[in-house]
Amino acid sequence: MTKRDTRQRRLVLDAVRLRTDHPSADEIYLDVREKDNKISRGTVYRNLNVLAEGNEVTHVKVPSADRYDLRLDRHYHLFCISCGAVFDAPLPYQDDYDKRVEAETGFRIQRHRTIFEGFCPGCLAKAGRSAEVAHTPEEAL
Amino acid sequence: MTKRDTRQRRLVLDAVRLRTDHPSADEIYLDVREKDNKISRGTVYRNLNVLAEGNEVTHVKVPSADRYDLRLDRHYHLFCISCGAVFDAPLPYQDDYDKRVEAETGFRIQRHRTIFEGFCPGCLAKAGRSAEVAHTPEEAL
DNA sequence: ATGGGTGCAAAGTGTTTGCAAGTAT
DNA sequence: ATACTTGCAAACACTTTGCACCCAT
Repeated sequence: MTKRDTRQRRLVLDAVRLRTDHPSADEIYLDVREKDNKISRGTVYRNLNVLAEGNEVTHVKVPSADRYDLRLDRHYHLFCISCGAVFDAPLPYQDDYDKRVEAETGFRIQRHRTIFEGFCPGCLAKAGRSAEVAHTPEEAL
Repeated sequence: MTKRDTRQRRLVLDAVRLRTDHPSADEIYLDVREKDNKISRGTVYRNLNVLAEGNEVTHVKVPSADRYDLRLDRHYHLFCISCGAVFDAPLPYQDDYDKRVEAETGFRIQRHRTIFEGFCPGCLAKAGRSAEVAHTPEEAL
């Protein structure tokens, strides 16, 4: 039950580390595929799970498809509900939240995840350009 | 494009309002099915989406299957990573977070979602009972 | 009457898994 | 030698959708 150092696992880890844009499993698959056109989706998905469990990459849970993050410290994320882009949020992780909730609920808390939802600057610009009449980006998009 | 008041939509809304345990779409489907054994899954899923957009129910996004909440005010959730149960968290929604992130990132933030992950009291009890040797509920479960 | 809503079944999407063969330790 | 890993394809779980008919407005 020891974890092995396989060429495929190494390729997946390197691929995650080469990107700062929170890629999905499938995007990682496509990246790795450039270096090894034999590696299978299953292997990439399996390795991403293994690496996330081993805390070598971070699993970011957002709608539609999960993402992977090279950052290992706990932090929050921003999710663009228009284009799906994910960014790191500039707020510190609130450790005390976990303690407070644990004390008040009887849960044994491991962590919390916070996702900010909204429109990224790029999508706001597009919306502004294509619809002067619209009052919200939602209307324009 | 006006929303209609159909028997099916009413049944779905009522079903959500009768539960405080954050049921999944399929659980709502099963509940509604007791009152109307003809209603289809598609209709329930469609109506849950319509009701969530219209802010008549709240969509809670957790791993595996999304849940629905009768509460309409913004609040955080606890998710048991062992049994999948969802509870409301006893912490106030931080409005200022949205403003701060908006100011610092250029995003237009609509809201944020926070999910606490851990083991619920019930699962902790089970784990404690079935494994005195284990040091963490993870080991025991 | 008319355009949203429904039931049904099929199609999606993203991810996991069973199996036989391969390989790190 | 042992047991973790891989590639492949099939299976999965959850959700959405196309279509013809229906019904609230």
